[in-house]
Amino acid sequence: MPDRPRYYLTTAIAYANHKPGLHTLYEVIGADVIARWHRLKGDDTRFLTGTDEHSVNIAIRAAEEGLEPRAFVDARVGEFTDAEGALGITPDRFIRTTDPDHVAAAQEMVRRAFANGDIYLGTYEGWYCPNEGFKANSDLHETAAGWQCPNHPDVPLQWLTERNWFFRLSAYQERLERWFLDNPGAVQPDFRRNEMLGFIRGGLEDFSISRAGATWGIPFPIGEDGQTAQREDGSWDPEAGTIYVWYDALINYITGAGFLSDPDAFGRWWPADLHVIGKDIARFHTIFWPAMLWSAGLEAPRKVWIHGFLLLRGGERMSKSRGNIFDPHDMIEAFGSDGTRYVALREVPFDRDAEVSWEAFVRRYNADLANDFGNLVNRTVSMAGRYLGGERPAPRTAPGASALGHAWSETLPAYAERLEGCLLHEALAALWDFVGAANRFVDGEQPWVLAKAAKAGDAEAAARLRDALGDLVEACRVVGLAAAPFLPQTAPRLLAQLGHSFPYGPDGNGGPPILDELAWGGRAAESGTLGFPEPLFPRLDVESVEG
RNA sequence: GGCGGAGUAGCUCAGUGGUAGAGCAGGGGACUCAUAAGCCCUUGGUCACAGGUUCAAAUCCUGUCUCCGCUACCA
Repeated sequence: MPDRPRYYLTTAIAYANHKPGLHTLYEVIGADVIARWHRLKGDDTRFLTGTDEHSVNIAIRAAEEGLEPRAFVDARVGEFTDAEGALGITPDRFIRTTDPDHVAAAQEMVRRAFANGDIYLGTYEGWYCPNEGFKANSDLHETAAGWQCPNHPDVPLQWLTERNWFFRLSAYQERLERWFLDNPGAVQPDFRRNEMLGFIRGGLEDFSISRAGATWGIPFPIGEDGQTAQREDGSWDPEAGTIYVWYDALINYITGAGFLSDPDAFGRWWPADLHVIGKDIARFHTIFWPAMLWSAGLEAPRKVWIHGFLLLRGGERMSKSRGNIFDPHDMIEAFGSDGTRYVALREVPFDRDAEVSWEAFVRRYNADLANDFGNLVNRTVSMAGRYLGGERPAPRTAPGASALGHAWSETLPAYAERLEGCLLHEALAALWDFVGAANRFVDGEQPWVLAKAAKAGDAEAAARLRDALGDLVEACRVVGLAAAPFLPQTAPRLLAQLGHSFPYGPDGNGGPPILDELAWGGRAAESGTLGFPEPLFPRLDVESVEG
């Protein structure tokens, strides 16, 4: 079997403390589109999503609900996988930081850093909220009475010191800066890259990677004496503490590639081609993570893409704690799974923040999906069926013969380039420019006029009618197929209406290279029977749709 | 405070020296294949403000105002 290009991409793992909102799933939808695109291209693709389940905060939340941490996160994980399923997300593995192979991987990474001399015992100092643990100054309020925890203003903060293991991040400052300079595409978009570069140049401090008191976490594998913290019965010495969540969470990306558990797989999948993450965790992924990998003798990821946030009107940040989230289930009910995927990725540029609103989503759905694209397919299938019978008309494929074919030859490369460059909103814009061209083509050709003339015996009109409708059917085919990563449920239904098959599996695997399929006239030689024109995206009445 | 970015039509944005643009929203029209969709036309802007350079500035320079991002251990 010839080697296919491989493509390994991940999302950030979701913090399993609340049920997921659209602002969390947004990133997963975008990454799923990229994963599907690579599968459709024929790349050997591995896509990882999952949940981050350790930390003191999780244990506190669980206690608030009267649950053991494990039972608490199990429930959260179920909500997350349900939401992913409802949105057509297709991870090749849904990883949990409580998975046994991940626990082993994180502990091995600590051992490797220790063996490399990058971990040492030190003292961590900071404000400590008895209810939440150590807090950064930026998370606290300074009042006349001193510093306060915003969540527990009545509980006095304590200045505590804790004996912790530290990771020697400072040792990697020069190598990190060189990595940024030598690989300008590794951290993107550019303005995020510049921010991270500035942070590096400002000087890097070592950071603590263990938590002494915490019990809900991965046991720290090394004791203060430098020996293993594992006891003869296999249990871990609680005195060694647990691994700080970031030295746990990031490692999921290599666990999911087979680190430790499957060295052959790991050799094939690592380094990852793409980590898709939010701007709030850019530093961990572009600075801490490469250094952690290098310390263990592994390669840094090839690319980290940093997206923005969904904001409410006025720029207010959406967050679980404020409760001002879009519930994905409400959106799926209104727009369907594909409609939700589309409006989220079209309304929010994948490289920056955007304000979103229910009204804007409805407008976008109606304008792009119902009116422009859905109606194009509907009028095309309807006319072709009525004027030409059930046989699918063939497009004009001779060079220069079809204006739409020519337009497509410019649309496709632009679409692919933007998609592979993570500019998903611009990829859709390119595709929809072509949809507009197809709608204008209909009005220019006026097939209904040609049909009357043909019926009256005008052979020239009959030929022109057949050609125009052939081009239009082909335009619908290539757009529907190209949009399949965004609209995975719609694509097969659309192609069926056109009398074409959709030669890919539910996750996009197993078919011919999509770039071959997307050539204008790529299936022109095949005959087919048109299906019934059924609206793909029913228009929504703005008044009747509740947010 | 430091570094970086932004301020252009009601909204979202493109436009880095040569007569202000797109999409959406609003208004009008012709058509009728279609999901009252599509198509055509159109209203709408002292390009944040003030200076400066230039034959010419949204664009280059200086200053001011406003907003935003980053400025390390919640994740």
